[in-house]
Amino acid sequence: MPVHNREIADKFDRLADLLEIEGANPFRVRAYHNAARTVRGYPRSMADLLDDGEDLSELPDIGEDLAEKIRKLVESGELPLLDEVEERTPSALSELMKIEGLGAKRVKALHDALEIDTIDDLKAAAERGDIRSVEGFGEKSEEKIKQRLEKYSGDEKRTQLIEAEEIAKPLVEYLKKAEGLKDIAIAGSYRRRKETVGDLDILITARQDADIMDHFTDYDEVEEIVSKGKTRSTVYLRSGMQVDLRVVPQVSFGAAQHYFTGSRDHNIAVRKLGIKKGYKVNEYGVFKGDERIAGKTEKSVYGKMDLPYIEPELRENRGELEAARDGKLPRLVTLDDIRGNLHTHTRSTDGHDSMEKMAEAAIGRGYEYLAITDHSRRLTVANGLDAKRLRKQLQAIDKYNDEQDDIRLLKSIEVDILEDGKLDLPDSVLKELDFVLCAVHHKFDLSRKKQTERMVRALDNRYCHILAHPSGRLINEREAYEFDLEKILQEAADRDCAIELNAQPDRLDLTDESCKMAKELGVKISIASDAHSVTDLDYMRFGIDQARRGWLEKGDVINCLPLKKLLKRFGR
DNA sequence: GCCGTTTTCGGCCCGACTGTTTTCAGTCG
Repeated sequence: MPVHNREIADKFDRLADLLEIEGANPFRVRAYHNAARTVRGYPRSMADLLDDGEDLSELPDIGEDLAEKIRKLVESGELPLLDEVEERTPSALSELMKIEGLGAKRVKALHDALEIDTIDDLKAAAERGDIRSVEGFGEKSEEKIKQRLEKYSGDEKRTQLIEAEEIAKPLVEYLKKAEGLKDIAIAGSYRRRKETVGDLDILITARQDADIMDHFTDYDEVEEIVSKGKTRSTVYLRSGMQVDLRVVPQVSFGAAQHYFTGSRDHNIAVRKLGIKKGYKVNEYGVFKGDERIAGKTEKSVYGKMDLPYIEPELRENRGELEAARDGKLPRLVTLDDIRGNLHTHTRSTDGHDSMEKMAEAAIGRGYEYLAITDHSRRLTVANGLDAKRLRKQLQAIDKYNDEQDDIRLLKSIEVDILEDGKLDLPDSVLKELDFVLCAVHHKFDLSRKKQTERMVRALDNRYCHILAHPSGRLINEREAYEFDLEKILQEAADRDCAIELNAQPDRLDLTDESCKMAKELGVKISIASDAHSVTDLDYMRFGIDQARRGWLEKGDVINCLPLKKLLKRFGR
């Protein structure tokens, strides 16, 4: 069983926490956290990189020492330094640091004074009222800790973007009613359109005398006020979402937008650029000495760095600053570029609406074409189609196409990839279709090698035009199955088979980084809603968000092609 | 522990809020 990047990252994070509790050099602590971030977010596994003979010390924030530690972790699963530290300092102390308000210093104080090592120890001490007696703590701290422990579950999940929207929109509408408000914007990962959102960052400019903060904390969804100041307040909503509100002067709005949109890594990189030019960059602007030389707009901030405006979706420090400097920023795909949808279901299998209803809805969205891709027979739970029922559907599609000119329905199927890599319907049936969408829906637990071979075999079928939701992951619910994504992308590129970016908000499969990898390998992408109802067609916009985060341009996306060119691509 | 179109040593992003203090450390983003 290969060691996952996540496991390596978790170990580094835990080591960093324990070292911090021990009072180690804070920069050394940060180095381990930084390395953890690099490893956790890296699109390829460390094990793969080592297999390919890559030099891990080339990765950002990984030097000679950590490259060696990773190598050892991959080979033996061991991190001797962590074992050594855990001999001295109880491992569970790092978990205590997850309780809001408890950092390394205070965790150490509790450990030293009350021998608190675990969450349960902390609970008991809080119940007994012992915590207030520890130096640096008081009644309020003890009360806060009690409250936090009640909510603490151990695995804090990030909120899917679509759910975050449902929380953010009414809140913003409410805030807009505040007396004296001028500008309002949501920043953070929400604005970067990341697939999940940790908390909401809302930015406001207002008249000096406005009581924005009171208005904010009066919102009836507010469950708890964490902090409340003149320029910054933090609350928890009943949904569990944390919201940070910041009020900045209008001359700083752009700088603040930039600062609070992040990402953290992007900001640090921009600030370093600023330092090189002799500037200081913070949320109030770009400063030369005491003089503010930019900051009213984000464009002005980038301008002082001699850079063009960079779209929020790109701000992850994944090469966007270098691309901007070299004039090579991508012209990101937009919702308006989309000409049709290549993955939808109807009532014939597990969809909720009829083919005609789906077609009408697609016309309403201005699409030129819509593919009907119901499931194949293997997927019995979805009442998958056999050859006979599929042919009946094909006749209905032909009839529909004959009777109107508003849209072209494409004949297709989401055919199951069987365990041995064969497709669930014979070629003699598949050849009657405009194109074929292939997908894995069962046997997720094959070995990495077998799963990869299975998928390559599917790609070998001359009728496999698009590989749907390639990883099978469900956000917060199911990990991707084990397979070699890079190999699949490479094989797809060789066969000119497209890969789907499934736009369902809980799939978003490919990930942003995988999109970027696909693009670099020359694979074309189909952004598809996988709609099971008329309203699901609107998931397309989440696919666009993800595609933009993956640097995709119109030319990378096959459903930006007009119908004729698309059909030519499919050999029709 | 990482990193370098000024550096292989000496830096490492920086400001707001809270609680427990008597002027600030700790925490967070």
